[in-house]
Amino acid sequence: MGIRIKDVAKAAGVSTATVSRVISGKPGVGLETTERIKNIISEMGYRPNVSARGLANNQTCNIGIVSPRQGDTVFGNPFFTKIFEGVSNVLDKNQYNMVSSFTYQHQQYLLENHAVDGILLFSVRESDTLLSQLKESRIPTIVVGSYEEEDFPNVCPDDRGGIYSAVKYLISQGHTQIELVNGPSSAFKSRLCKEGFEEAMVSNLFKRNDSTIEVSEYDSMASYKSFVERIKNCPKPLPTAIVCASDYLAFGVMKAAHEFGIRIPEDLSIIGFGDVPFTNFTNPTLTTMHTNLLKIGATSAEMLISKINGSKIRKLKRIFPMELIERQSVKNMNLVGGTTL
Amino acid sequence: MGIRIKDVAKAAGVSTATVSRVISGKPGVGLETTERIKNIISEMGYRPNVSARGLANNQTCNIGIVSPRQGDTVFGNPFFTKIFEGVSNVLDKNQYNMVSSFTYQHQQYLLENHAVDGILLFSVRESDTLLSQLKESRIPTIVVGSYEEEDFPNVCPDDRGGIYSAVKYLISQGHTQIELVNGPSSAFKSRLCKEGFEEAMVSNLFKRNDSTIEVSEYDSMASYKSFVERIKNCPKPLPTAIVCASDYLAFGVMKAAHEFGIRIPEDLSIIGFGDVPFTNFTNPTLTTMHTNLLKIGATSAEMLISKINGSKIRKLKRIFPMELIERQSVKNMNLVGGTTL
DNA sequence: TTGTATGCGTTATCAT
DNA sequence: ATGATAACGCATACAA
Repeated sequence: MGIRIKDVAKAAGVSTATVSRVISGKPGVGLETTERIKNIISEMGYRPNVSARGLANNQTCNIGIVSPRQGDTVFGNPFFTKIFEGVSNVLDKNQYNMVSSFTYQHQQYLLENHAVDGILLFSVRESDTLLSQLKESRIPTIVVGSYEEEDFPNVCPDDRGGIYSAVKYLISQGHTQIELVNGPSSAFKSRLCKEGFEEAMVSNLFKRNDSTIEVSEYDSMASYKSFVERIKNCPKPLPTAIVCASDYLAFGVMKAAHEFGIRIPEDLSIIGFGDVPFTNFTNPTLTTMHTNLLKIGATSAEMLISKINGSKIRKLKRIFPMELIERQSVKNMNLVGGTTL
Repeated sequence: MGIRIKDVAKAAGVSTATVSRVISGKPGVGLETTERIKNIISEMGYRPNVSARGLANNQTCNIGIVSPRQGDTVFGNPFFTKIFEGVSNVLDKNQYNMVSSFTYQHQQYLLENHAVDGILLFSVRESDTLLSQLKESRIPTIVVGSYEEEDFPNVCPDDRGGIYSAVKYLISQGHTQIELVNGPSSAFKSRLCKEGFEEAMVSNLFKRNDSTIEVSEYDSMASYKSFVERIKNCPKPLPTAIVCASDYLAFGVMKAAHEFGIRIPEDLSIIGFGDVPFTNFTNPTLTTMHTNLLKIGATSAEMLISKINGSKIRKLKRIFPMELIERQSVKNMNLVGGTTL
């Protein structure tokens, strides 16, 4: 094959041990020797063999990016992929590979073969068997995205606070009839969103009603179908505003509204969640809640690397705030009739 | 650590060589012995060590999914992620990891360290230095997506034919003023799209004009800006229909049109390219060209595995057809005034 | 059909 | 500060 550490050692007139020390930046090598070896390494174009190093160190240099949800829900979703970008930035610096794993089959492979030094776990739900398997295994793991248990370190956007802010904003715009379009309650995220919604409603002394639509998945088409039912079958009149637990849910609602001639925002205001790029390209553009996904990704990766290196993690939970991005899908009810109240 | 091959051998009363043969499915082991060893393996929960195996075999079990384009353009794009899903399906079966690589830094690492057994190369352009580096290296590589060279096997959608069909369709709907909104000419895909466009136009004996807008990237916002300029500055009147080289470009055009009060499809017909999920959620929904991305992904992965295993690849180029998905963004000009021509 | 022995490239322990 | 050498876990050439 290529050049081995032995070749470098011979060329430098030293032992492989010394070369190894230089490569790993371990102490105990003279300054001059170090310099000489470094030069020879770059001259010869020597590169360490990942497998051999892994065998000796019992490590793989692979980080698993795993989600028990099927591909599309996660992989094609800018919300996640933006996080991945942040992850990639710090993993690259630390010479780790990002190994994507989105199928049950591959996840079992990962677990059984210790093919990975650590795992970033996305969009996990209580019922996922992977969760308990991971707990049994000793693989360092960080959960990314809303999570309610204490067993793994967790970094996530402030879903509860985000929805709370969204509702507050709608109220400030004069809305009193507000409904939540939420994801499945099996998801931690949905539960936090619901909490945020109810807190905001209660704190404003509105008559508390169960005005939540639970969509079976965080998927635009599922949301569309649910909202069509809402329009057609429900005896209750439509509210003046809808908060959605994700932009994707909002897209479905907008499509349904459009088909029934319900104008946005004139007849119905909508606010999304996540600030996915498409929110700029709907008609009207979608007002939504934004958070720093790049930073969430970077932080997750940093925490994982710390954990792999055996450092104690000081903050087991890192929550990133969400902020409002005003666009066109919310009407200010205070301005009705041209008068400002 | 865990259980090694030696432990299995001891428990089975055989040598490690025999166990190894069983694991790798190599011939030369008695049927009964094979059975016994297999049982012991699953009883003890033995799993081979990936690094050790890699060291002995000079392989990594990693496949690189690499794109020289920045994260968002590829990773957050359902067009690619759907392909990845297809890739993942066959890689999983063959016990390979999918290693994502979207930064220059990491790609250099991959090349230098042979951290990967093969590469699936996405959205590459002639000018990418990675291309020449890959040619020098002996890493098996398949290019996925339109490509015009012969140096690597290639699997791609039929961009040229797809655009051709799109234009044909517009013509069948009575359009004669048609323009192409294309990606940057530095991309192979853009060149093929342009060819398909011109072939279709010429073959219909329209007066040939250079009615192509070249957008700097396959990005909705860039497309939006370009089309706003087109509307504002260009002396030429708008055509009756626009073909876009990607759905994303189409979204930008739609946004621009909407802002200027240009109705789709009444005033302007638009056809996209790729059939990304969001095409169902624009208003109006986007007529577009579809192809089997799952299959493109699976085929790419299969070809790569063949190449890694040293098999000769019979067809160096696999082109997948595209088909029309009719939705709401194209007007039938033959039906103007309620009369069918 | 099965076993023995050696190599794969690196790191780490223990000398010196 | 540096070197010799034994792991690390598996595959395989060769021997039996």
